[in-house]
Amino acid sequence: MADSPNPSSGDLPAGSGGSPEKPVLADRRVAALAGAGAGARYKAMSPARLPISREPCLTIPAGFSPGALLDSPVLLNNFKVEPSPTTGTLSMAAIINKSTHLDILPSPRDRSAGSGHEDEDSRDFEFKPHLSCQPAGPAVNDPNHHDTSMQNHTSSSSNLMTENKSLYSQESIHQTANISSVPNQPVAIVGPSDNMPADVGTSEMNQMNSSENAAQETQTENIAEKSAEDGYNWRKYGQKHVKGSENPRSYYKCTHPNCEVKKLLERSLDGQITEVVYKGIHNHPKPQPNRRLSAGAVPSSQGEERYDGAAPVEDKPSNIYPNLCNQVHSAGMIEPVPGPASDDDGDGGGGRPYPGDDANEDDDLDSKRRKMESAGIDAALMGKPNREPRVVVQTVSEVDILDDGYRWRKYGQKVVKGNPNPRSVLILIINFTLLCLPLFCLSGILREFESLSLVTLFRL
DNA sequence: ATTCTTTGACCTACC
DNA sequence: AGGTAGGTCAAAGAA
Ligand SMILES: [Zn+2]
Repeated sequence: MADSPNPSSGDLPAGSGGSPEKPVLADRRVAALAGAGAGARYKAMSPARLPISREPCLTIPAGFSPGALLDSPVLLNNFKVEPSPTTGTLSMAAIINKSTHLDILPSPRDRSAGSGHEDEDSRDFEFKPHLSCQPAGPAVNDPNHHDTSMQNHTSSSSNLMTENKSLYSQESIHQTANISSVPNQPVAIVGPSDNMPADVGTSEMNQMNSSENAAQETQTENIAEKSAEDGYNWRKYGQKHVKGSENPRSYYKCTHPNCEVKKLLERSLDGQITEVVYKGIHNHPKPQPNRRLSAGAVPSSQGEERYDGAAPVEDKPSNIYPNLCNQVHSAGMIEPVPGPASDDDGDGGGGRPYPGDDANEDDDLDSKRRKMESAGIDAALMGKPNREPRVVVQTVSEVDILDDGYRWRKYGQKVVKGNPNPRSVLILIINFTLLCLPLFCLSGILREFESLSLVTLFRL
């Protein structure tokens, strides 16, 4: 309303600006219709197969490179967190929840997702902690720090991320965006934004936190450029002025044949990347360096991209992102769709290599985003003069990964002796559908989830 | 010729 | 219902 000063593209009534540049445009409308309307199509199909919220987004603040996350062995995904104590432990969890309610739907994925409310949206999540890029820093996350005791909560949600409580516990449920940290820092995401199966090591995340800006400082503008280069090839398919921001947003799509991953890039007038949002997960490995053509970045640089000093992490399947330096925001989840990701290779390493592929992924990103904005997140972030670039990666949530057709809710967390993982954090998840059952029954249905190792145990 | 970018119009969701 | 915003399409142009 009334604002949008200059739409870089799009919607303005043709009459006004009078830029007859492209007179032709006969009705695309027609074409679109004929084609089944592309635009809408994307969203239209996604919804819902799973009751679970799809759209997890991780927002990684500038400086943070997605690549690290991508490669990391651990699962970080789900950010949809509900305000639960357990999760709450994780400070982050709280952050976002604009929509924190997990819908409790008893529904095995088979079921059509007909129930309307399921879509709700995503619980967006944001980490505000400043993540540092250093790979091996003193992990802040001490198992001990976290509450390891079992906590019961009725409304806790399940997010692995939760462990990162180390992040800022202060963050309250409201996502007050805080981009603290380094001003003007160009995005550091150099890494592959390959949103892999979503696993991000919590440990890494924590580390990042701890080290904080250390790495950030070293980053230079080049980084910004690199952030755009994440190892994948992208095709720009649109650009638009976004309301709360001066910066135009560019839309990119992964050029890989069956890959539906999209990337939104916002750059400030001076060329710095202010925000990067990845939607979806690549269902293919990163293209060879020499073949890559980066998208947000300058075409000329083809193939040169090196993922920044971030260390040699890159192509390892185990690492999800090269480094995390700034903030990370996560938002709902994407679809689990195990499907046949039929795609080529797919070797990603462990279990679910490259999800996605079905194009279901994003559907409600919009709404989510809007909500976020309305919530003031973006506004806050953007409003700041020195806003750090953020990177958002929508990944598959843990739920998705563990998707067994049921929805699970975390209701407790504790340290287990003997647990191979240093962190020893167990997340117990119980199927919603079982809630109605007598306790004695429930006890048998616990699902234990070791967040670090992604090991899941079913006690049936 | 091929590939990528630009950009106004279109579409859908949301308010 | 109408308006707005965000996302997408696809013709046209550029490289
Ligand atoms: Zn891809």
